[in-house]
Order: sequence, then C-alpha cells, then structure tokens
Amino acid sequence: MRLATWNVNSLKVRLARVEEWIGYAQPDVLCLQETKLADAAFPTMAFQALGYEVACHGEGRWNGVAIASRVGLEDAEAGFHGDAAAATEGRLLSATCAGVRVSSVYVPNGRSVGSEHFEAKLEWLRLLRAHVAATSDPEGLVAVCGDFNVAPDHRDVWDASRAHGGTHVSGAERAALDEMVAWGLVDAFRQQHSGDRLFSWWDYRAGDFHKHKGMRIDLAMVSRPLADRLTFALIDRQARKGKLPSDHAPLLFDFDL
DNA sequence: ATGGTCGCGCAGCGA
Repeated sequence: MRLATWNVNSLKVRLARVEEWIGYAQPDVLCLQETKLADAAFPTMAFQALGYEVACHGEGRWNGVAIASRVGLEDAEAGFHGDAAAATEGRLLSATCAGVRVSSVYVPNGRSVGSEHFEAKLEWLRLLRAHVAATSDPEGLVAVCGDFNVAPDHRDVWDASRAHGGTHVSGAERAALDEMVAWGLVDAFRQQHSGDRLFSWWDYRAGDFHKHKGMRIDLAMVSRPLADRLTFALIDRQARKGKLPSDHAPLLFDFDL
C-alpha cells in the first residue's frame, strides 16, 4: 500500500497539480491538509474520476483536511473522538483504509513560543495523542499523517541555531511528539532516512526553497506493526518546484500490505 | 543587514 500526505495550501488553487501528482505518484491513500474548502465545495468528483473515494472535513477559508483512498474508506470521523465542539475546526479526519486507521492532521501553527496560540498547539497535540489512544491500538495498523508543525530534531531544520527556542523546534513541542512515540508511534520517514536537510516545507519568501532553507514538519507517525512493513519513504521535492507549488512537498510511504 | 511570498478576498491577517 502506498500512503501519501500533502499540505496543499488551498486545494482550489492546487487541484490541477494534485491531479498531476496522483497521476505519477499513484498513492493508494492520500491525506491532504490546508484544503481551505468547506465540505460543500470539495471537488469530490475530480477524485472519483481518478478512482478515489474521499472524505473531507473543512470550514472554508482556513484549515481543512481530507482523505482520498482507492483501497476503501470506512468509518470516517471528523475531529477528536467524542468531542463535537472540537470537530468544528478542520484539522483532524480519521478513516479506515484497507485495514489501516488513517488520520489526516493539521496541527495548529502556534505562532510564537509562549503565546496563547502556542499553548493551544500543545493542548491540541495532547488531544491528538488522546484521540489516537482512544480509537486505536498500538499493536494495530495505525498511521497519523500530516502537517505537525513540529520539526522532530536538529536534522529537520535548515539552521541549527533555529533549533533552539523558536516555534516548531521548542522542547515543549518535541516533548508532545515524544508522547506519541511513547504511546507507540514511529516517525516512518526517519526509519528509512537518517540524513539531515531532508525537508518537507520551505517558506515561499526569499527563495528559501532554492537555498535549501526549510524544515521537515510533515510526518507519518505509524504504529510499530505498520513500521515493520515499511519498504520505502520519499519526500517528493519535485512537486515543490514549477508553477503554483504548495509551500509543502508531498511525502509517500510504501508498506508491504 | 534587511526583507522577501503566498492565499483569501478586497484589508490585512495568517502562515
């Protein structure tokens, strides 16, 4: 099974590139973030035309997540399990695809360390861990994919000095990620690649992409039984190039399933 | 050294 995740930064603007990418990357399951589309505006038929079922959870303007699958899509749940209020923000969507409990996540940015937005980000990560623990088993097939807005360690940041104090790299954010690891999730990309400067996001400004100034903040956190079946992992930098790119590259993961 | 770009939507905010 080929599982992919991509923060597309507006699916409306990016649809043609997403269709093109699906055409050559051929994911079985694709998690999308920052669709910026209300569910009524989601281009469901464009995905159906390519052979995918789709579930979406968006609010328009901001956020918005979706899962497209050509290997089945069942038991979709928007937001945190059992929390109707939190489901209003389009940041979390879970569904079962070919026996894997897949979640597409868009973690809040946090803005600046110590701000109320930062505290909300930490709380959101705690709720995500609780959601995963409440709805799945670490011995089962679980994949939590998306834009975590956290760079797991110093290798995941273009400049080591940025790895101290700032948002995305703070100890508190990394500790929240560690809690998910402690529950039983594995950073799938790191299982395949140990090198530094393998980024998934680059700021649009100042030619950061071409200067290799980025971060690895898009992750697939998978349970050990799924990690044991991982055969290939790639960040598709090609998809960050050319006309009208997202500021994030898509990632893909092959599992022997 | 500084500021730099997008998307949304029509001003300025969020990233």
